[in-house]
Amino acid sequence: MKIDSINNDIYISDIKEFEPKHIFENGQCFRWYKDNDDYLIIVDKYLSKIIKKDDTIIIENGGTIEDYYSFWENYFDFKRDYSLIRNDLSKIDDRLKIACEYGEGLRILNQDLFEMIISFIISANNQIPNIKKSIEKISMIVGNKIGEYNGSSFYKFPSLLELSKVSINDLKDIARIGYRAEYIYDTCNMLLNKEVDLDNISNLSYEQAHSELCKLKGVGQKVADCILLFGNKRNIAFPVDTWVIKFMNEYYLKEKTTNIKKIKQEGLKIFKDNAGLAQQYLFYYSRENKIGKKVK
DNA sequence: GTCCAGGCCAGAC
DNA sequence: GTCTGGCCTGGA
Repeated sequence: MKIDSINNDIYISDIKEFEPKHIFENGQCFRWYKDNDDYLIIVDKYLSKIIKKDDTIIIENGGTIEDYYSFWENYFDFKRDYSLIRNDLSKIDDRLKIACEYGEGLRILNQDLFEMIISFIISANNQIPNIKKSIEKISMIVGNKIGEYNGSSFYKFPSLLELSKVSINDLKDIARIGYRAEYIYDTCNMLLNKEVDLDNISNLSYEQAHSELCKLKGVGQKVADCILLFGNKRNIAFPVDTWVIKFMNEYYLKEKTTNIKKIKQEGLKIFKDNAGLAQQYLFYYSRENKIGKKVK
């Protein structure tokens, strides 16, 4: 890999294991817009376009080399060797091998913990297009504009302090998140009061961190695991959603069950230290190919 | 009009 | 601790 920056655009050449579609359309990230084959993303202080040309990735408006090392390297998880992990996972069984081949170029983004908490509270019992719209609206209500693209304005995701000032009614009427508005309002208050201390989450064990997050309103097992996997570098977080229930029952469980805890235990047993990534490959493969039957 | 989607909560047992 | 019903909303 070679890093350059020209006119505020970052060029990463000789790159492997980077496929924008697999990265942004696997449900881990909500603030992106597809623009032909490129992805316009809103992250941190950046409004950037991710362009793939052969084995070069261009982060348009991504800043200088310093921005690469202070932000993008961690965000895109560039220090991790995904081909090595795919290779290891492929040895587990053929199903996983196919999923790992299909998902080549998928990466787990290291995103902001608070943004993940709010985003995944909104995600519960919801659909991606709606989730994306709601998150954009919330950012718009708070109003920290970071730039324009094709005549549209884009806004930074709010801080805890900023979001806690937004009323439940605005969350319902403008962001259209229904009953989740109260979860977000309560969660913000709990975080402000340090009933759950976000600054300390990284110091806890996975189990402790998971149970801390579950104290938050609107955060259950699945949401907590998404938060930990995408916002706290926890590779063994194994989010069990309807798709995971489907493929785990179809391929991996001896007895059919919808019990989240049992499915998670089994996932960790099979996939071990890379359970989170295994989940992502299998999830992405199953969903894109509509594989798996409803359980019950 | 009906059903459901990348779950959670509260209440019942 | 485990299970069940109800749930805002938008789209098929």
